Order: sequence, then structure tokens, then C-alpha cells
Amino acid sequence: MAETPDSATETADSSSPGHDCLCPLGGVMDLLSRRYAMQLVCVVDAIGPARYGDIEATFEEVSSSTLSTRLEELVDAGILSREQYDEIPPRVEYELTETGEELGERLEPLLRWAEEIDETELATGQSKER
Amino acid sequence: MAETPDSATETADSSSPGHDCLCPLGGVMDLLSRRYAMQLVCVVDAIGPARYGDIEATFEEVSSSTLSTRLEELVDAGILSREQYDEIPPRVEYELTETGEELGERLEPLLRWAEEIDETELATGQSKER
DNA sequence: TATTTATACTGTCAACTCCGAAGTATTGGA
DNA sequence: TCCAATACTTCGGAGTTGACAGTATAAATA
Repeated sequence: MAETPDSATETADSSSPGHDCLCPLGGVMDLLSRRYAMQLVCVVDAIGPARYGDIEATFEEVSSSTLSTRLEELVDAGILSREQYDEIPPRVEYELTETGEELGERLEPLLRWAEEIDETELATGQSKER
Repeated sequence: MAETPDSATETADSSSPGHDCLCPLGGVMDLLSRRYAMQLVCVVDAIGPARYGDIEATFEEVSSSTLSTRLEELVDAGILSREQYDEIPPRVEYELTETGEELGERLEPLLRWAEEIDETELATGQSKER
């Protein structure tokens, strides 16, 4: 990181979009940039095969509609799997796919760090709410 | 990961409200959950002390108003520093703070992985645009 | 002198996306 | 008949984003 910035006349990058810049603007990151998405992956990772109600209970702050949307997106993206049992009352279980577990591994350090930061920030009194 | 959740019995360190769940819903993650935020941290990490124009050029997709907002948020959060030189034409340089670099370290694996995933997804033809 | 250029934004407004409260469907039990 | 339980939808308002235009400054240019 922190490459020499004087590369105004830098070596022929604009010719090809074969950017070595690791900043994907496309699919997965856009998905994960939505509210609660990363945390959602994280809880499913934590509590394993989880029913809708379990997840909802864990995320008191999130409305069911938003939760529903996020779950669907994550399933569509191949990060979560959804297993439906035809019972009454209905039962549905969400679980990480293999891809989802890969993601979880990358997410965990980030979330842990964030938790830490939030605590120290709260301690020093700096608050910035959304 | 998928730790056994019974790690609650560990060292009883935090007197804080219970949750050993590593899914912070507060400040930093909320900030990073906004569109382009993570990628923004990433480019500043990549190109070092960066001027507004440089960043804007890198993110063609982002409007200047949004970029401006994100930068401000990240500066307020202590992730980026902003150095203003009183020259004409004006010059402003953004750089990662120490905290920002910590974040960058956690972000890099995620973004790399995302890039990879997007490529294979594109290859298999599954698309989900925002 | 007047105009252009360069930079880093800010303002405005319309479009888009997100969010939460309340409602839906199903069937067994009181 | 009414209620409970589960996993969602629906709807209208709130919040976010983007396109475009404008601001400030002084040196360079016509």
C-alpha cells in the first residue's frame, strides 16, 4: 500500500481496464454494502442452520421486510442456502454455502475490529449515528 | 469459523451487555455499509495520499456529491485524514490514518475475494445488478 | 483588461432505494 | 370461533443517490 503517488505519467494503465486495483464496484460488494448484509452473514455463520425467526430475534433492530429482502439477496447470490420444509407451521432454514463460508472467513476480522473500534469510540465519547 | 458458541464461558472479560456475537450493528459497520465506502478506503490505501480529483477519476461511477459525502464521513470517523494546502488552485490530500490502515488490512482480503467471485459469476452468466 | 483554466468542492431537485408497521396465509389447538 | 405460530408481503413514507450547475481564487492567456 501507499505506492509512490507521483505516477501521474504512470505506466500505461489507462489502456486496459485490467486494473490491479482491488476495488470491485460490481456485484458482491454492492450487495454487502447494503445495511445489515455483512452482519447477517455473520450471524448465520455463528448460529449455523438458522430459522427465520431465530435470525429476526437476533436482529431486533432490523425489520422483517428488510431481513427478508437481505436473505433473498444473499440466497440469490449463492452465499446462503435456503431449505424449506413443508410443515405447518412452516419451517425454513438458512445456512452458509461454501462460498458463504469463504466470505465469513474474510468478514470475521473486519467485524471483530469494528466492534473494538466502536467500543473505544464510545468510550471517548465521539458519536456519529446514521 | 463457525466457532462453537459456547465460548461464552471464556475469560468473562467484558462487563458489557452480554453479546459475544461478533456482529456490531453500530457506528463503523453502518458507515462501511454505505455504497462505495469500502472501495473508497481501498483506493486511498492503494494510491496513497490522494487528491480529490484522483479519487473521482478512479470512481467514474460515483457522483461527486456522493464522493464528497463519503470522504467527509470517513474523515469524521477517523479513518481518513484530510490535509488542505492553501494554494490556488486548491489542493487537498486524503490519506489513511493509522486506524484506516488497520481497516484496510481487514478489507483487503474481502475485496480481493469479491473481485474473484464477481469474475467467476460473470463467467457463469449469473448476474445481479443493483 | 477580459477570459480561460484548474481544483475541490457545495446546492438543488428529482429519482431511486430502503425501511418498519401492519397485514397475509395456513392449520392445529382451546 | 378465536387464537397461536411461522415466514414472509405490502405499502407509504423516509432516507440516499446522481446529474447538473454553481462557487471561490489567482495565475496564465488573448
